[in-house]
Order: sequence, then C-alpha cells, then structure tokens
Amino acid sequence: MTVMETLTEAADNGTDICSVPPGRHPRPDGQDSYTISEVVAFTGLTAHTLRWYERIGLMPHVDRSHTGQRRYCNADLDWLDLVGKLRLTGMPVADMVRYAELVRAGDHTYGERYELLEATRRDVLARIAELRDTLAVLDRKIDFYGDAGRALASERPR
Amino acid sequence: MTVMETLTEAADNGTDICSVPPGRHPRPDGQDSYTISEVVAFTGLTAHTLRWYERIGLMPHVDRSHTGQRRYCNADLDWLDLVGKLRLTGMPVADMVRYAELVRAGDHTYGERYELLEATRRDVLARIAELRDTLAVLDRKIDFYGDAGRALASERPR
DNA sequence: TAAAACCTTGGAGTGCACTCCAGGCAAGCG
DNA sequence: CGCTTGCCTGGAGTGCACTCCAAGGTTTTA
Repeated sequence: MTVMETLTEAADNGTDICSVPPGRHPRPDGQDSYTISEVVAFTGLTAHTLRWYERIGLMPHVDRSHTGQRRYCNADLDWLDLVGKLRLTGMPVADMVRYAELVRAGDHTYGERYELLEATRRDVLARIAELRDTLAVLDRKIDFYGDAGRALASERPR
Repeated sequence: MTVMETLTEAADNGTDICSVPPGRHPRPDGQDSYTISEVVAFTGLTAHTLRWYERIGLMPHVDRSHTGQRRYCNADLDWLDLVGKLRLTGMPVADMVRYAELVRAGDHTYGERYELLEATRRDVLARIAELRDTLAVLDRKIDFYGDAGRALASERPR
C-alpha cells in the first residue's frame, strides 16, 4: 500500500476531513519506524525541509535502513513537535539549532537550556500581549465597518 | 537643533531610557508635520523601510516640502501604527498593500475591508491559541529543567 | 518483472522583507 | 562660505527559511 493510499484512506474513514488541520499528526501506529513521507504526513513539513533540518543540525542524525533511507522514530517525531512549536513562536532556526546542540552536548548544559527556554517563554508572553493589543485595534475597526459602516472613513490612504 | 540632539535630550530627560521600548512612539508635538527621521524615531522603522513602504503602495503618497523632502502628518503616523500592528500578526506585506488599496479606492470597499479585517482577526485568535499551546509546552520543559533538573533528559538529539 | 511510487544527494533557486549603496541635492550652524 | 548632517533616487544586495532540480538508486504494486 502506498503512502498516498494510506493517507486517502485515513481521510476517507474520518467523519470530517477538517477535524484535524490538513497535514497534521494523527501518528497512528504503535510502531517506531517511519519513512520520510510518513513524517511529512504527520508534521506537515516537506521532505525537503526535513532533510534540510538534518543538514543544518536541527535534527539528530536519523536512523537509516540498510539501503540508506531515513527511518524516523517516535522520539524524532516528538522532537519535530517541539521544533514546530518553537517555530511558530517566531524563534529563528539558528536558535533552535543552538538548543539542539545543547541537548546533544549532554546534561551539563541544563542551565543554558533552562535560560534559553525561559527567554523564549518571555518572548511568547510578550507576543501574546502584542497580539491582544492588535486584536483590540482590529475589533475597533471591525466595529467601525460593521456598525457605523456608512460614516466616512478617517483612514490614511486617500 | 538636529534630530540626533532632540533624541538624546529626550532620552536624557526621562528617568529610565527603557521605560519605553527603544525607538517607539512618544509622538511629542502638537504639530502635524514630521521629517522622515522623526518618523523613524516614532515608529522604530528605518528610513529605508519607510521609503520602501511608499514605493510598494503600503503608504499613501506622503506630502513633500517645497524641496521634495517627505513631511509626514499625524494621519500617516496613525496608518503606520496600524501597519505595525498588522505586521506583528504575521500578515504578509502584500495583504496590507491590498488593504491600503481598498482604503484608497473609496467607501464602496467597506465590505471587502470588513472581510479582510475579520479574516485577520480570526488569524490572530488562532495564533494566540497556538502560542498558548506552545507556552504550555515550554512551561512543562522549564519545570523539568528547573525542578527535577537532575533526571536524565529524554529529548531527542543525542 | 516491469512500471510506478518513493527515496537519495549536493547544489542551485525562490520569495519575502527588508537593507544598503552610489551619487547627488538641501539646510542649518559657525 | 564651507562643513556637517540630512534627505533624495533607482537599483543592487542580504539573510532567512525554505524549495526545487537533476540524476540516479530502491521498494512496492500489478
């Protein structure tokens, strides 16, 4: 059975294709070995990106089959989950690589990892606050267009 | 007095240089005409970026002095505020240009503007939710490194 | 067993959002 | 008056995060 068919089947069996965002982790198996295209299906990343992550040191060296094809394990998927989360905080890839290096380096880097995560946490809190601010602005504008939609706009571009 | 001096003075007079994020809007005057470098000081954008925004149609055509230098008005600054907010939602510049075009086009685009803002609002809400999710993950990891900091890590990169 | 689908590599290309440069005009201070 | 500082333009360059390509080996399905 091809990956294509596996995916199609999974989608068809579900009651609602959209119940899970397109191309995100169902991670179905009780197994611990996945081809790159399965990982693509679970993570929503492209195979290109997965190989690129490996090249730049954002992924540990992934296991290979006897013919050299990548075989990802569940721990790899967990790591990619974390990377995905960090990515959408806006953390630069270089910083994530830094973190990966710390993890690789061993237990004596606990302190540094803690610092890095704490700093990231602060960034996330700050970004949430910014977004809330923006939300308030949007709500005001939306009200304006919704309710008083007929009054003349006072926005800049003439 | 040069802009440099104005800025230095403003910073020196305040009790804490960091009380306002570096390079953000105090917008001091009761005036309505600012040079590009003043706008740089208020918005934190570079002059390059301000000119670029104009080139790509993200700014309306800004007034000019009799010698051709840009003179921004308060409405321009308001617009830049909005752009700044939209920018940090991750909205692509092209979409902001689209919105600017709608505003320029006149009142009959109210509906479209409303749609665009509503869609953006939904995006912002979704992004806040994502960030909260990420925050939870970070908190778990931070706890791990903070409290049980001595247990062996189970993270991927070996 | 043959075709179709999948995987491999290094390196080049893309799109976005700036960012900088050269060369020159303008304005204000001493 | 000259010097420093600021501003102008078009176009080229940068950095990031992918994204794609060519050329070939592997695995799965019919």
